[in-house]
Amino acid sequence: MTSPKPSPEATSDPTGTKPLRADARRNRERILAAAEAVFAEKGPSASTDEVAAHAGVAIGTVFKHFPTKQALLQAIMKDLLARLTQEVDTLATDDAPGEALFTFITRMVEQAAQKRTVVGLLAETGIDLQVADSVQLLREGIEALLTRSQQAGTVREDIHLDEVIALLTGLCQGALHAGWDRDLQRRTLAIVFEGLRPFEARGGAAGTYS
Amino acid sequence: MTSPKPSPEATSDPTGTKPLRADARRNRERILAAAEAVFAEKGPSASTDEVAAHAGVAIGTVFKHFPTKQALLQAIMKDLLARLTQEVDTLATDDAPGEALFTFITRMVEQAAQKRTVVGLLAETGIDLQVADSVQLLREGIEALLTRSQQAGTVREDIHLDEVIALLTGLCQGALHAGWDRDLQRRTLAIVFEGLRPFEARGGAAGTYS
Amino acid sequence: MTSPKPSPEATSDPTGTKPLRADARRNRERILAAAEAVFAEKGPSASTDEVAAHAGVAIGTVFKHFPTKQALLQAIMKDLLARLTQEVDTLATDDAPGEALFTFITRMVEQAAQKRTVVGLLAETGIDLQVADSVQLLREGIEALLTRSQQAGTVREDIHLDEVIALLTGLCQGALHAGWDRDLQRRTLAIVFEGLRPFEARGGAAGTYS
Amino acid sequence: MTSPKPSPEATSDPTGTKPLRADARRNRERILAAAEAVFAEKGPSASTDEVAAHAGVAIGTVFKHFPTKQALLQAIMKDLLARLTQEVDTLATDDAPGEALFTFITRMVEQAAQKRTVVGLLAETGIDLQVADSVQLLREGIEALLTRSQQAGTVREDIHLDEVIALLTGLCQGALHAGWDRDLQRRTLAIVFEGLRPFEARGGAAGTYS
DNA sequence: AATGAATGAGAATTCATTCAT
DNA sequence: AATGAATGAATTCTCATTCAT
Repeated sequence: MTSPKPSPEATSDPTGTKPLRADARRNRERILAAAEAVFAEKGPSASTDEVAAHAGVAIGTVFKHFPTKQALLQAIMKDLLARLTQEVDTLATDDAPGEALFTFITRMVEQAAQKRTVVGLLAETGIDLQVADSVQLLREGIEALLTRSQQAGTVREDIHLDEVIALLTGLCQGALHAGWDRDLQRRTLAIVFEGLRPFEARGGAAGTYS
Repeated sequence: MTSPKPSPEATSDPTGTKPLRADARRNRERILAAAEAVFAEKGPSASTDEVAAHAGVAIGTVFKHFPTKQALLQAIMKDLLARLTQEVDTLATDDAPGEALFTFITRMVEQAAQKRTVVGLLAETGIDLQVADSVQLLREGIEALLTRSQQAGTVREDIHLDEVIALLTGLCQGALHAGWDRDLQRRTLAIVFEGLRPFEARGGAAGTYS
Repeated sequence: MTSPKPSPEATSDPTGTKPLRADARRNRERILAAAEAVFAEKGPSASTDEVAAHAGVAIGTVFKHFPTKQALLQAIMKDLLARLTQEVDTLATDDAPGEALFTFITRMVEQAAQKRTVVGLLAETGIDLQVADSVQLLREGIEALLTRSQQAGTVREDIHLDEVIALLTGLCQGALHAGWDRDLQRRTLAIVFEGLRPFEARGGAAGTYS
Repeated sequence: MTSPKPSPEATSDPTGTKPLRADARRNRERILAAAEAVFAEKGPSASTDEVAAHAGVAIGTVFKHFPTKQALLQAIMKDLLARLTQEVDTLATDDAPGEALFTFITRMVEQAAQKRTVVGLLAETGIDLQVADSVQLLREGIEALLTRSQQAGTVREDIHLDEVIALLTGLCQGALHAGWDRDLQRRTLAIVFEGLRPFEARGGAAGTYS
């Protein structure tokens, strides 16, 4: 429904199996939402039973939609990655090209502190197979942000996408597990942003370190 | 104290519970080593059975030495933290005060890429209970490194211990889960180090970014 | 869906948790019956596995219905106490008010010789928690019998409920563990009944001692 | 090997295997005492380890003296039965022949309230095999008390040993598990004693019922 | 004889997954 | 399609018993 373009489904599997019945689709959504909530709170070792209860469906229904727990976890990942990609794309069209990357990183770290999911899943599940293409999309979005920042002169030219993602991942993990408070998070990010800026741009707004 | 092998007991706690019999101590070491290896590979949810098998002892022996799985995990943590603290202290007496902190961070991140343990444990177990003081010791060691770096002028004065540890944690987590290769790791750290340096010291040896 | 039979559920708790599905109810009954049998024979330390096997279900099913072993034991207790209370109430409306108490005691002791359960459970479990009110109901039933016997003049006026229950408990325990035969049981009870009667009623039918 | 007297050891096994070394005998006693204490407090399911700790010896030593846990339990039983027999015999030579049986029963019930052992063991272990002869000795002692009471006219002539023991067992079990207080115990016993007395002796001192 | 470390068969409990209703 | 009961392998932990020191 929400797919803006029918798209000859070769690109990235738009859930692509079959047009589900209305109630089935509704259940699918509820299960996904419940799973995200439950796993966010209790970590990926929470039981599928609990997810079912939280979604208000029977356990069988969960397994009907997601034949294994792995599949459910991956679905959450995809979902999340898609949302992040969307957010990246939105930021890319913003009017502050020099700050978009910094903003994105900041937002992700903020969310990580609340959601075990993204990070926790990456940890447990690895980035195996199925989600690879979703990840790729996100990478491309981030790359666009990086390029624009470099063109705007707020990020050094010699920095590659890989490092940015490495930093992003690490910072999210750290924020997640160590439970950084707002202030610590801000100061930590400021250091990293400082490291990303070229000499002449040091002390820029996003990197203000007090 | 660069002695390579001053005592075979550098590994675990000299918190004198009781002088174990020779064979008991040997088994204790083997179990700890096995546990570290197994948990490093499979994460902390690996079964105690597997640890026992890897150590070549019966399951009962593992539980005799470490009465709960938690206890085993904590023992590994303590062990590891003790080793890190030792390393910090060694670095602190080195002749390159300006680089000691950078060196330490680099080494930790290198190890994290191999050992799921440190980081994985911190994630699952939290820093509860018994390990709290071990953690404190490590913090103090790192603080000393930080102070010396600041006195040597290689780290900005306005940076606090908390940010350094936050960065350290995040970087370790990232290196661990994402499996950074050598080169990526070096470049990522370089960015962070660059962010830590004062203006006038930028482009220093440890932060060389190619 | 209107149940054609009055109610096949006289056995367990009508404390409306939820109307179980037909097969679930059937299994619940089978498990309860199996548990009663197994614990009766081997005492409450018999394994839950054995109960499952005896009931012809998988171990998981037992734990689905009774989430801990304690819960299973308590369910048996409640069940049994309910049955006894019912029996007490029935006897109370009998036409031989003077003998009802004696009859009840005799029956309980007879059953005890077959069922380790009642008594064994009271021993191991204590009368903790949930069963307390079931016990209370039984006490009240027995008190009614006692009062009626006293009014009928077959039990001394100065005897209290506590002693009756103490005797009942002791006799059941004795019958249970020592495996009294029919005759020994009769003679032993006769002595106790004799002790309960007032002077003028000695040698009554129930107390005939040969 | 060096057994000084082969001794026709048929009567009742006076611990009869071999003359133990002095320290060994001492350990044996300590273990027995510890076992009695531990099992009295925690019931017969207490671990052998705990017994060893309480006795201040190593676990191996316990198994050296008592090759199985069963054997240890039986040894306690024998010990206890021997002590009871001794007590019976002492009472039998007392100057109050009419009350000796009542006194003995009263004492046993009192002790039962404190010691899980006697009764608990009888329950778990059954009276299998090994202790049979010890039991027989006690039976004979009690029979003597019964006979003397009957000759003194305080117990009915038509009462047999079996009923007395049945009552004794039941009362002990009851006292043990139900935790009777002093007063309840007295009133309960009074009822039973009343049932044992002949018509003409009712209301005797031991049976005073208030 | 004593020690106490090691053994390994259970025991209770959980949970992903299947399948009859 | 949905339900939810049943399954049974896996996991943590205990404890009687054995055996090298």
